[in-house]
Amino acid sequence: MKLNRKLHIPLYIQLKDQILVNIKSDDYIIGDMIQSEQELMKTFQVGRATVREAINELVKEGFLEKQQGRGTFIKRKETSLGFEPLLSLSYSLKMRGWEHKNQVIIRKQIENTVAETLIKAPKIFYFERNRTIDGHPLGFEKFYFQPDFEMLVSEYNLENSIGKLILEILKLPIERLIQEVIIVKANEQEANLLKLNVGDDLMFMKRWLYVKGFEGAYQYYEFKVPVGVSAFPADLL
Amino acid sequence: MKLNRKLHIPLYIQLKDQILVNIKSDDYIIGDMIQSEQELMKTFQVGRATVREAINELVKEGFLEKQQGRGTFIKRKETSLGFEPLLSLSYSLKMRGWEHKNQVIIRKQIENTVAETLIKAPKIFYFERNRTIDGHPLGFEKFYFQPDFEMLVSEYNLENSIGKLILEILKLPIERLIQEVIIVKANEQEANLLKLNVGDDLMFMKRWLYVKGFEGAYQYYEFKVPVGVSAFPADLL
DNA sequence: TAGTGGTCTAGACCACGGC
DNA sequence: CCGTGGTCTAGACCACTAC
Repeated sequence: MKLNRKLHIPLYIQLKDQILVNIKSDDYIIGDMIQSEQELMKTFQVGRATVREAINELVKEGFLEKQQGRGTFIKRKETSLGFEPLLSLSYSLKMRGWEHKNQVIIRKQIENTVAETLIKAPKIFYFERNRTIDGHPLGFEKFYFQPDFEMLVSEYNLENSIGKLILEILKLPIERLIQEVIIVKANEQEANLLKLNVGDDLMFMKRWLYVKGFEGAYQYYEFKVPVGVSAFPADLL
Repeated sequence: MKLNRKLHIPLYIQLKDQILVNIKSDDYIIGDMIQSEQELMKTFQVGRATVREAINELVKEGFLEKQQGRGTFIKRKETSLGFEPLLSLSYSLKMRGWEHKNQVIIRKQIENTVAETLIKAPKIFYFERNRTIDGHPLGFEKFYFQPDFEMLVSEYNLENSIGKLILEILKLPIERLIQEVIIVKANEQEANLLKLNVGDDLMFMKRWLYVKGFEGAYQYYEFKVPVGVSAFPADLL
């Protein structure tokens, strides 16, 4: 297989398109390993930098996933515009190249006494998470779910992306999503948790998720994050 | 200036952090050009691949912007979590490495007869845009603004990012944002515009933006996009 | 024309994962 | 141990921008 060096299209773009054709063919399924960098170099008669450039583009676009010491794997065959950017902060952060951690601090069934959830069930599955980047507090979240959700996720680590869980693993059929963001002032507890001063601005996000087959909301979500929080505090550099 | 080669921290990460320190110092302001790749190679005694890796990371994270033939420029000194991912589809698409175009098809003042806008003004500034990726229809948008907005943006090309305009250029003080997404079926007109079949699923997003000093909404926004629209249609490959 | 970033090669050694 | 991707070098030529 050869690429056209007379074209003024960069080799790594041509190679990227070739790889894309391959991974979209029926011969491959999601999770399959693609050719190694060495093999691609031989197959297409190009240098390693070219191969890596092509692969990195496809990783950035979500088609491939690299694992050091193992190989490069097909992550998805079609990239679609969906709920990901709306539902997953992890997704948005990852897109910016930021790694972060979520720590679950509370997890339990509670009585449904929180009217704002709009969930129609006597009991609710509830958990709270702290989010950090490089150990610095980013914000904290409260999740309220239909009680059946606890069963669905019994084997899932709730410190991972909940957006990914809902969209990619459970593939819940979302019918409706409502999101509200307002600016509020930090109270004492919030100021402590997020290492701010009382009265500092917080972005307060509320989200209601409606899933097919459920009356009322399926999930209610709250997230508070300082406005303009720096992901790379000067003292880390 | 030298980097520590005994550390097990990659050189390009060390270099990236060094550049970041420089960017954030008071000697530089946003828009300034940083050292060229050649200069960085000399200054830090590293190869070009290392320099480019470091710079690419910072571009991905939004700190720098490269311009072929000119240089590399400071885009921002602090990266913050804000409304960008919520307000700007362009932003999300760019983060995925996708380039796209917005075409304004209607632009005019209209009577405020659309109750859903929640804008309190007798007249409204209105425009519609078609969004495409590689010439393929992605979705279309309707914008309703407080009439004063038309004056503010008289010199701005409305085919560029409206989210960027609101957040970075006008710096409108957002107080509240409400967003609703539902799944609807495409009607005939929508099917034609988006090259779909009547009855296909559409994501229908509505957004209300409240800005300090304005009673009622400042902006109302509608966006319809096919669910699972492929950004890289097979026939392009 | 000079200087910038964009692309590309051929090579090297390292770190990680699985056998 | 071997094969994978991760990092890095020293060079080359091209494409674009500004003067």
